[in-house]
Amino acid sequence: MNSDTRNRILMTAMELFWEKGYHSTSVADILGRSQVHSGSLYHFFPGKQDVLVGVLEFYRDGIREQLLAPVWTGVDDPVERIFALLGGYRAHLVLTDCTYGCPIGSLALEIHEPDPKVRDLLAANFTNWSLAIEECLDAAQDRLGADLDRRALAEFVLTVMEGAIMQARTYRDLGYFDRNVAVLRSHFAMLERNRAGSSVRGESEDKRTWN
Amino acid sequence: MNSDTRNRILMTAMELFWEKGYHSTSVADILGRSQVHSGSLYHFFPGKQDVLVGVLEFYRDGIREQLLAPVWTGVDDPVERIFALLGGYRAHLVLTDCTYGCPIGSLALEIHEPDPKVRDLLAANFTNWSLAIEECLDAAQDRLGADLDRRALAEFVLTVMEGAIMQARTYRDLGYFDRNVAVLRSHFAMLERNRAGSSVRGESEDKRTWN
DNA sequence: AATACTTGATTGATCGATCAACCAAGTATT
DNA sequence: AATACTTGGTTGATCGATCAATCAAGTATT
Repeated sequence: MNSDTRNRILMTAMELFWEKGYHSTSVADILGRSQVHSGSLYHFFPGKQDVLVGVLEFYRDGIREQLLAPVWTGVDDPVERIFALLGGYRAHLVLTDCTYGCPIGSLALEIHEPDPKVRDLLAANFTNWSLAIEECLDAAQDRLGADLDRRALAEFVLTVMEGAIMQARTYRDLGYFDRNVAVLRSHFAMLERNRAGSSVRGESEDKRTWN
Repeated sequence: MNSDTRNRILMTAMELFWEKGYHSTSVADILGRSQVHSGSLYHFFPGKQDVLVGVLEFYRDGIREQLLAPVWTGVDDPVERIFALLGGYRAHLVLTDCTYGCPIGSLALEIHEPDPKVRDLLAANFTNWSLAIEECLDAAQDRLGADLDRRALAEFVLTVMEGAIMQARTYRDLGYFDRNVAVLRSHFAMLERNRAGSSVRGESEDKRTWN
């Protein structure tokens, strides 16, 4: 099992999907940049979509080591870890002149009729990401309040990350990212200040607003 | 100038871009569904991308009447208007079995090398949307605090909308939308409670009934 | 008659995918 | 130890479909 070729395909596809998106990346693009021949690619992958599956699996399996570990070394405070992660995305934006896009978020919005396997992998990437945030929130339970809906807030942090990048990228202006993060900061500050009753409890009391 | 054909092209393209995305929609798709012939389309539009420009201009010019007016009739409270708008998106998710995606957000993440004109229109759509939110925040200035960064919070609301839809759509689960909105609710609740110049501690308020 | 619009066949490029042939390193058989 | 056969991978020409776009000839409108 020569996985060198397979890996080269995967890494190249990862690059290209991030640069140009899934649909705008042709199989020929992948072949050209990875110096792999058509038949070899189809030897390892049944089709283009299975390359995407491989890429998404790679992202999913690398969240801890590739994404979190680099930005969390030296950061012990659980809340600061959350904002250190957001800082990591900010660094990507800086390095790419606000061209960076979250690869998962971009794919999630680009793929309109996702194969179940693809959709599950997108969801799994989101889940692992926000679970990592939730662990931080658990560790900061005493400061944020024990009755806080930590799952909801973890998903909210993911939302802010995705939305902040989306806007910064669209406007090509880091200010949009920073302002979004600043509001999230203020949210945490308020949580810490009056932690006794400001949490998100059940949704039942809010539901009447929607209908 | 027969703009019936032009409009039919525009409306059809709008539908298809929303359903399948920009790249996955072929010119032939637009021609087929709109019952327009190839030459007619290229008579009104230099190319496919210019159809996209037309669609984005249509969205931009219709935000007030098409998007806001329907969900704001009967809602006077400025803060409730914000959540009524989010409720409108929730309704779309319900109607589409959590398949709905914000057309602007999806395009913003799908188009990786945007023509300046396209990018400007995406940005203009975001700007008009968050400006409408900002007006609500201005109107609620007394309740939220005068020193609030209302622009930042308006962009934050946009972020939450986009992120909440992204997650609900990826998971095909409305709960992700609701939890995100609930956290935003709690943010507003905390803002109202801790607003500058008010004696929060003196008030004998029931913490659980802020809405 | 001039302009505006429609018709639909047609272009060349590019798309994802297939295929037979080839090859080197095992493994089994004699 | 020599031979036959399998496995896992590579090569690159080639397929039909589809892509966005073109264009000459037509009809309708003014």
